[in-house]
Amino acid sequence: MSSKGKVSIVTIGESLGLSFSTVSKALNDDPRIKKSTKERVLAKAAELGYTPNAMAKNLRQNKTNTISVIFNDLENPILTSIFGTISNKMAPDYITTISDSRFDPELEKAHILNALANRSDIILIEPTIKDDKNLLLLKNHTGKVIVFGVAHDEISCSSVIIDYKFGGYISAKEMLDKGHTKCAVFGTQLYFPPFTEFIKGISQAYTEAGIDFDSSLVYGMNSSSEEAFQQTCQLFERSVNERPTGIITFCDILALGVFKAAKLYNFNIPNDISVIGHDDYPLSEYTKPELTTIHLPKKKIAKNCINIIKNILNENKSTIQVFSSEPVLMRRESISNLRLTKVE
Amino acid sequence: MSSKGKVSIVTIGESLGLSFSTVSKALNDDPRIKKSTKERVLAKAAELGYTPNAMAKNLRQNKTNTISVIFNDLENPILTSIFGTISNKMAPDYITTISDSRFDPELEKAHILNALANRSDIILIEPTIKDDKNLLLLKNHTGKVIVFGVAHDEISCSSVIIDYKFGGYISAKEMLDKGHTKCAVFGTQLYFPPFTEFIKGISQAYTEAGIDFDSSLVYGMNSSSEEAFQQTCQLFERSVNERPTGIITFCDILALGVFKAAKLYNFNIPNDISVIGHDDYPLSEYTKPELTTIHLPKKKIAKNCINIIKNILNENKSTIQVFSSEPVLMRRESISNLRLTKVE
DNA sequence: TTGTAGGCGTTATCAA
DNA sequence: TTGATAACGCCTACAA
Repeated sequence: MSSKGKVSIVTIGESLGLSFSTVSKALNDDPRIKKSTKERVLAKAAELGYTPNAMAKNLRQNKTNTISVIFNDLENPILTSIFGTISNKMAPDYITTISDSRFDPELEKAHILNALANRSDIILIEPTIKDDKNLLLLKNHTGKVIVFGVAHDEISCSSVIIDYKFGGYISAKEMLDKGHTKCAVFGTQLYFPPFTEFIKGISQAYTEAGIDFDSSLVYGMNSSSEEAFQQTCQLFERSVNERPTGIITFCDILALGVFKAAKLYNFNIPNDISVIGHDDYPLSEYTKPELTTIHLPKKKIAKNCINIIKNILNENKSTIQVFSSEPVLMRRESISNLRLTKVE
Repeated sequence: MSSKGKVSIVTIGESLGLSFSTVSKALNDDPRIKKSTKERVLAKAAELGYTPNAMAKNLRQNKTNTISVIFNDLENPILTSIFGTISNKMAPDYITTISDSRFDPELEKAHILNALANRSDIILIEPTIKDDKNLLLLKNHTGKVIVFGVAHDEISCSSVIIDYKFGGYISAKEMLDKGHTKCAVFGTQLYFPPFTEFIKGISQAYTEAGIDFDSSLVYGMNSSSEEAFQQTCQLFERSVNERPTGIITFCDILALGVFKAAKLYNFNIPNDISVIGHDDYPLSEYTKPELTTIHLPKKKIAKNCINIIKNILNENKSTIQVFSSEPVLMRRESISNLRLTKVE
């Protein structure tokens, strides 16, 4: 039944007494091939379980109709929503393929080399690190590269920027406005460019408020709630005076770690400890207390990506295009106002 | 600077006065090539920005070191966690590539054909529909296919099964035990096999309880909270007697839609309406009220997948392997007990 | 309407 | 230690 050896257009041709070139044309619905032949070929192909070999085809045609997305946190539903939208809008003409670098430059390198080696038409990448090494790999392919997240001077290509610095700024400003001058910051690995930008925004808010920002309270971790939980517990062990009153996180999942710790220590959020998230996960609006967080305009971001992708593919513009969007503060319940008399 | 025309081993050879065959060996660190030549080649390759062509290489070697994952909901953090784990454990020897079918058989077909055409070593697929058409495409490749989620008789290959029927059973049983005999069910598209299984489990629980299950209360939708929200609102418009007292959902994100509607209508969960989720998103433990839900053992599921993948790749076993795991009920606060006097 | 020849970029075998 | 040649599966002139 199933032909063990691989079946190619040659196989089909042989078993039909046709040349492989006729088979090729028939399979591609070439008008020069007569209908009855086409039908015979199609039938035989189905019978033999023929699957075209994309590698041979693409090698020949120098075109793959493939989009590679390389980013860092497959478990972040905001980002996956964006990339899922792109995948969906580009299908079925283009197949989108997603890879997770997990904030690991080595893994990112493997994914870049893979995308390059497979001659993806578009490489949409959220760089793991602001470092020449990996981005340099893309140097000769800037026309098909889209940098996602943060602008990178190391390489000049189209980008879809999210203003993480502004996000950090409004996070810190909200805390400061409510009287939280001593805040801890939980984020991803410190070298992750979006987080670096975020910190810059926080610093700026502190500077504007005329308050020193204590950078020893910045903690880089992997983006799981577990580490945030551990770190929060350590902070909770401190004496009241040593303890920050607010925690600024760079992802709602990190804020969740704070929730966990608060539960364990029987601390009330926001009265005993205030917290702000980032990303605005769908569920964050319904936590107890409702999580104040920074919302990412995912629809707009996805649209920006799709615009650039289409322009590149249509070769309309060889010019570099940069789109930027601003996050917005979702003021909810997880930050107390120290400037008011505390109300029970 | 950047060589416009594509650079290949031939290009490198020409600019170095070497044959491309020598270049190839040098690039692959063949012991027969002398060190100084290797260095010259490597330097030139770097200078020219050479990127190996995976299509040519794979075409020749008939090996791609590639794993394709095809599933339906990129925004589900439980599933992406599982596939991210697999990707991570297989890297860097194997590159894992993820595609989202979005419960759309046509899109799924495109992804299957792509994985096949690219000769992925492993195709891990969560079928969108219990239908011959797409699965038949994989018929001649069962050795490299792993079915994820639900057993499919249409094709005989290794599988990683999640006992969704059991999940449906314990969901409904929990509702029934608490006196909720009239329950609505929110799920994905009705044809989605995991949801079909889930419903079977619900029916079984009702049958065992000697109660008729009203299948007109089963609603298939896309897995966004928006549709669940709309549908819940419609249910809330009914008179108290017509209204279900409980809503069984097939995903926490659908339960979220119920939360939204409850907020709008000022209905209390669980007193006015009870709800149970499915999947156990990280944040679900911290909603208000805490969401009772069905937990998927994601670590174990990922491990099962990795085991099978490694066995296939090592060709240790050509036997079909099937692993199954059971979800577990996380009893929290979103279901009221109608059998007790209601307490405020 | 169908067949032939050449080439896409590699690797592998064999010869030099 | 290096080079020439064939082959992987396919598409595309061009020839028949």
